[in-house]
Amino acid sequence: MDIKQDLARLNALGYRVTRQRRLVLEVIRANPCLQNVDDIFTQCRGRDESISYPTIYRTLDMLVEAGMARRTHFQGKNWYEGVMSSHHHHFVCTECGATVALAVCPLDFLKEDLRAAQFEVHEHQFELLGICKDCQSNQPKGGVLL
Amino acid sequence: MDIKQDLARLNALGYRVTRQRRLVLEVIRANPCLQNVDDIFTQCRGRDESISYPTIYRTLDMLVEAGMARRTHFQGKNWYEGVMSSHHHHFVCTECGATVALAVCPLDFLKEDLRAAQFEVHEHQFELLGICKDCQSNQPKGGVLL
DNA sequence: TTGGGTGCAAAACCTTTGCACTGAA
DNA sequence: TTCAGTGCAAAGGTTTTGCACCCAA
Repeated sequence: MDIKQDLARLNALGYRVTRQRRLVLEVIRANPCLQNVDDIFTQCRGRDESISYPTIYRTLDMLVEAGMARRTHFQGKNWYEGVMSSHHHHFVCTECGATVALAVCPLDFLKEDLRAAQFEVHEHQFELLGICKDCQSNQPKGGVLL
Repeated sequence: MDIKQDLARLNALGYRVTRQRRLVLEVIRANPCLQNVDDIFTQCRGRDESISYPTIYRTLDMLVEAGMARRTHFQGKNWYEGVMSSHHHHFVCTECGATVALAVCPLDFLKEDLRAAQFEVHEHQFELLGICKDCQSNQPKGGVLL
């Protein structure tokens, strides 16, 4: 669960451990929420003036490949989160951007049906979009839930 | 459930009924599967040489607004389907593009939790991506399931 | 040393917008 | 007649690619 462990695992998988890769990994692990590429880029840029968008994209692809990040797609953008906990999905507030992890994965309810139908599921995405409790009361908050 | 009924309803909602709108409606209703904008455009273009992408996009937006189409987003694209049956989600084969409707919506399993957490859900997306039975046996098929 | 990784610039892709013209009501 | 709707062209936003240079192993 430590960053150093992940870096060692990257190395073991044949990836080189670079300053940029460590940085992206740190950024997505520092936040329990889904973050889009812009957010990740901005945070990385704040700590490394020279890091570029292509590197962010390539690094995130690699982290997904290596099983250290998860990707989902909504609102026309890719969103990423570090793999720090067990698999889960999110409720995303379209007002303040807060994300809250959901307790269950719908796939759990469908496993039998899929096996029966002989589907081979490689990916699934499930996101809920709406307004969180705080934004409903028209008191926009700055912080992040969860 | 008839196209003419939908056109009349569009009219009643204050939308003008144009050749292009009828065409888009016919195309998404002619296919029970999710279709991306490219597919819809190509089919429309085959029957109306002058129809344009902006019109397709604007019409699909309008149909979603009017409750006659549903939109979902995956693989970096918008996907649409006509509203001909009750709400449902899909399994999409990444090999042949076939889509199969799923019997249940995960939201049904979460209603209580969401109410308890006071989430106000406006949208949700749930798609399964993988390989369908036919493609698993390495015999690519041209047709469309469901 | 060396080839995998990076930054830059540009392209690719999907979607939206501005504007003058058209046609449904 | 009139203004919502259309087509065209162009722009916008996100993601990918090509290539020369750099640096982790």
